[in-house]
Order: sequence, then C-alpha cells, then structure tokens
Amino acid sequence: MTSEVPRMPSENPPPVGFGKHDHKACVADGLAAAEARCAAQGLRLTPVRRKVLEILLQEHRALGAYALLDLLRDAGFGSQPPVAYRALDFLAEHGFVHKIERLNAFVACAHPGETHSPAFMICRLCDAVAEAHSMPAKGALGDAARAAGFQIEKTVVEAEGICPACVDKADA
Amino acid sequence: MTSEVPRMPSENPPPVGFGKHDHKACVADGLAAAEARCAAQGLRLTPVRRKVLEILLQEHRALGAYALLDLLRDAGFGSQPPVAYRALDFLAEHGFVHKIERLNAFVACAHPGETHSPAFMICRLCDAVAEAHSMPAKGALGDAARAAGFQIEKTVVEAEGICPACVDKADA
DNA sequence: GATCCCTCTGTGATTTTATAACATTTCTAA
DNA sequence: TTAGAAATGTTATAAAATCACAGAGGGATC
Repeated sequence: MTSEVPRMPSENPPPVGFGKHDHKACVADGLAAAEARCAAQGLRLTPVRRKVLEILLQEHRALGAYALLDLLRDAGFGSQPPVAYRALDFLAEHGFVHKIERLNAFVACAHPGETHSPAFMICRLCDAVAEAHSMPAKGALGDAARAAGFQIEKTVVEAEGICPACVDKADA
Repeated sequence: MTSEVPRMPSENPPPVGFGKHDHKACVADGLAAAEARCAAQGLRLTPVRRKVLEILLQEHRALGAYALLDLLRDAGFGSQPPVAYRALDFLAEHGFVHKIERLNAFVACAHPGETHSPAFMICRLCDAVAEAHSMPAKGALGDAARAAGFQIEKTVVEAEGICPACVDKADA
C-alpha cells in the first residue's frame, strides 16, 4: 500500500522556515540555483530529480520519502521507493536537499549555492523545520574531535523544541 | 525472523569511545549510577530495563534495537520489538542511554549522572562511537534560535568522520 | 490481607522506512 | 554507431518502529 493521504500541496502541517518569505521566489530560486550548479559541475539534473527538488521546494517542509513518492506518482513518475530514494540520494549528496535524521524526512536546502553545515530547528508540535547554519568545528564538539584525533567530515545538528508560532499559540 | 548474527559480546565491530578505559569499571559504574538515580527519583529499574542497560554498557558500542533484542532473548527475556523499544524509551528518557539518529542505534551514556547535551563522533569506517559534550545554545544555532524565537528543548549533534584508529590504519 | 489501580511486560500483527537485485532505457564519449 | 556508464522502472525483501490488547506485578488504600 502507499500512504493514504496523497496530500495536496501545502495542505496539512504548517509552513516551514519560521517567518514569512516570498514562496514563489524561493521555488524558482532553488531550481535555478540547482540548474546552474549542475550545469557548472556537469551533474545531471534529470526530470525525476528536478521534480523531487521542485516538490520539496514547493511544499517547503520536511517530507518523508513515501509522501514524496505519492506526489511523484501523481506527476507521472515511477512510484516505487527506489525512485524517490535515488533522487533524494543524488540531491542530498550535492547539497540541494537535506535529510532530517530526527524525522526520517527530507527538506529542500534553504541556502542553495553556499557550501555549509546545516543546522535545523524542528518544532515538536507542528513539525515545522527551519534551517540555520552551524559551525561544528568551532565549539565543544570541535575541541573534542581535535583532542581525540577524530576527523569530522559531516555533521548532523538538529534542535527539537517549539517554534515561534506554537509558542504564541500556547500563550494564548 | 530475527536478525541472523546474534553477535557474541564484543565480537564484531570495534570498541567504542576512542581510547582505552577500564571496561569492567565502566559497566559497574554505569549500572550503579542508574540504580542510584532510579532509587533517588522513584524510577523503576526493572529487570528488562536493567538488562538492556547492562548489555549496552557491556557492548560499549551502538547497537540496533533488533541486535539488542537478540541478546535479550538469549538472556531469557521477551523477544518482540516492543520489549526492546520500551526499555530503550525508558532509559533514553532518563538519560541512561542515547539514541544515535544517524545509525538508528543506541549507546549507553558515557557520562551517567550528569545532565548534559551529548554530542557524538561516529566513525564511518568502523562504526565506533564516542560521546562528547555539546553546548548547543552557545554557537550559531543558539543565536539563530534566539533570533527566531525558537525554544530549544533537546539537540541532536552527531559528527560523522574517521576515528583515530581508522586514520592510523589508512596511513599505514 | 483483599481490592483497586496503575505500570510494566508479553505477544501478534502491522506500519513505516530503506535497500537489494536485475532488466531496460538513456546519455555520453570514443 | 557503438561500447560503456549512468539513470530508471519494477519486484521483492529487509530493517526499524509502532499499535493494540491481554495478562502479570507492585503499591497504595481501605
């Protein structure tokens, strides 16, 4: 079976990236940045990959691979798990999307183009996700790694808590 | 079916927490700390829970719930997933073990007793895991959270890279 | 010390997430 | 234009986690 609620774009949980933004622009910018970089680096932004990125940019929230798959099927692409996972692997490998380990879900990168170590804030009430930067090598972790002789290649930094909107709701 | 290789204690992948330590003491200390704190706080360190903690202390590496389950069965406990997950939930809730999100696996806490925000270094070659401290509220993430009005409750900080032992092997 | 209630445990079934394996197509470069 | 590599489609399966419900145990209270 596939998931029950194919989920219309932006229907259910709340938007992502606390705070307003020009959503149309962020979809267009994200796609443009990906296209530019793929062209520059000889990467192949194939139709499935492009569609997956577009969906994640459009939805603007963390989406599980199977929810994504439903949307892919609606768009006429293959609907078996590897279709989604392979596209996500490609996009994640090149930094166009990030995996939120805590949620087993994926979000479009909010800072396309820049090389960065992302950090995420995840609302435990509404599942909204916002991307920030982290500087893993700077703090206590970096010190510990240097002291131990551990070579950091990649970091996962995810904060769980309550987003501004839900804080406000709770106060009301 | 259950997993194929029941895995004898400390057989397969390498030890954890880069560097030497008095392993017998760390098992005893971990259990003692847990018992003390459960007594102090009126928590019930039941046989299953105690066994799970003991196994994780003994193994001294990140163990998946199903690997743990095999060891639990060997020890005469129930062998259905909820048995392991419930014990792990209890232990994690009270800080006696930590979940490594990146690996979908669990490790005994290396700093029992202290309240802390753990950070982990995970070797991608040998899966060894070491626990350090992080100070999530201090760095870039804390700044971003304050700026956004996000209330951090818990953080996941996991660095993937190469541990000292594997670096040495690679140099050889 | 019987009873109630709440927590914990055991078990079967199911859901959710992810990967393996392999045939086929598509792209690219020689 | 053709060989090789990369990407896709599909079937099947593995791995991780949860649901639901029945029963057992442990403390409080009367």
